Amino acid sequence: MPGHPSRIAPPPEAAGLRADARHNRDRILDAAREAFATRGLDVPMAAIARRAGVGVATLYRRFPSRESLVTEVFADQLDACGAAVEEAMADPDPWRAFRTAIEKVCAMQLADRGFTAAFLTAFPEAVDFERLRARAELCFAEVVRRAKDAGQLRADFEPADLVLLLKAGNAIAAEPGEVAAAGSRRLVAYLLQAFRAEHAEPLPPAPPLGLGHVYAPAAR
Amino acid sequence: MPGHPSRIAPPPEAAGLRADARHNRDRILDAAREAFATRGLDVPMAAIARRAGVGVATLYRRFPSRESLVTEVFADQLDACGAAVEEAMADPDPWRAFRTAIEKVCAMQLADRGFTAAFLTAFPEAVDFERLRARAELCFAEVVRRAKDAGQLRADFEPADLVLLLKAGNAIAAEPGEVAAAGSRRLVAYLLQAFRAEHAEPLPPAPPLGLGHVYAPAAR
DNA sequence: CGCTAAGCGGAAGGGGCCATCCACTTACGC
DNA sequence: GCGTAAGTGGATGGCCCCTTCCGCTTAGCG
Repeated sequence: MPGHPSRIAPPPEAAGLRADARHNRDRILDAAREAFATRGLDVPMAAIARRAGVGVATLYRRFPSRESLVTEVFADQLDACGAAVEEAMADPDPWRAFRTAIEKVCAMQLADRGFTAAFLTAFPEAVDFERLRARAELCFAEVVRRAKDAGQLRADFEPADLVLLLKAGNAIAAEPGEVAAAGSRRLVAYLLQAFRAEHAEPLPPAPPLGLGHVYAPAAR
Repeated sequence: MPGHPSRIAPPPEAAGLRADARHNRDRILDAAREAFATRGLDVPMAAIARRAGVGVATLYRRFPSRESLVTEVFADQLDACGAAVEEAMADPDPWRAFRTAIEKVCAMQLADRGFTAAFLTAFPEAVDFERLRARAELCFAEVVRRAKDAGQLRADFEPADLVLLLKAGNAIAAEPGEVAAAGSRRLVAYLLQAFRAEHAEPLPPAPPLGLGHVYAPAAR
């Protein structure tokens, strides 16, 4: 598992742009980031453009589809997410590594309403996305293996359960105000207890979900 | 706790209608029920009308607002939900009563995509709704009390946790196909284990949510 | 400094849904 | 039967969003 090479060059597609265009591109990205975080993934494109102080056309020229915008916006965050999981892996205590990995990711989803949606949504053409997600998935699988080997994580835990947790957490995180934070933390606390090996009682089978296989209805 | 008096007369507002009008009203209700179940609470009104084989105007005349339609459609289901909880209460084993109450409600939400949304959404003017929900809430509180007294449900369980579970479960139930069923069951199984008294480790505080206080952004 | 291609923004076309209005039809009391 | 009020459906206008097009502006090279 390498350090954090993840994102090679910042934005390879912003290279040949004229100076003013590149500037606008950045403003759009900032505006989109903020809009997605507070209002979710389906804010009107026009709202993003207005917030960025550009015309709609500029937005569309730079990012022909909403997905391409989402992809670019969340590349960083996805990267940070992977980094968080890798960082958690450094913890010598396998259970604590597992726990903090989950808690960090959930904290991120709490801070940014669009994040999990983006994370969980399959963007067929977003190659980079896939790669980053695959990396996060690999790291997480490693954390899981260690926690299981140490006898602290129940043996019947499956990666799909993480997706379950993320999707559930996302729903709670979408709640207004206070509820989101308190609810998310509490849900995670409950589930972490349920994941502990000591308490393991038989479970129904896991759904056919993988971080990689996830298909969530793509943000229209 | 009374038997099941709940809904007194079937539809008091369908009384003075002409025969054909009443017939159409029923068709609308059927169509809406099916539409809400499969496509969620925000299907176009026109789709419901078409499915019912009536014009939009008829739909709007009978149910001036979307909410009034939702209210009428889910009154039965909400009633069935209350009945399920009451039935679960009859179980002499407090924990099994608690467990089956939750499982039944979750099964209902799995079967009908609009159900939980309706259940969790505050319809300010839907008095009857409130009354039914209050009844369910009372029964559930009783089940919780018994399970806690028996030392099987953790003492720090709060009613808000049920809402949490419902909202989380709802998100999973909205998944396409196979995932919904398997995921919902598994999530519920995990949470039920976390709710058991034996495993209780400290929890973060519960969010300010009550079945009664719930405010979910009303179906626009 | 001037030319040109790159970049720009607003307007406009298109689609979906909501909610209302109105000219026609029909149940049903007498 | 028949008159009438209740009932009906489709057409309509309003709103919001997406996406494209087009005439104007401007960066930046030579």
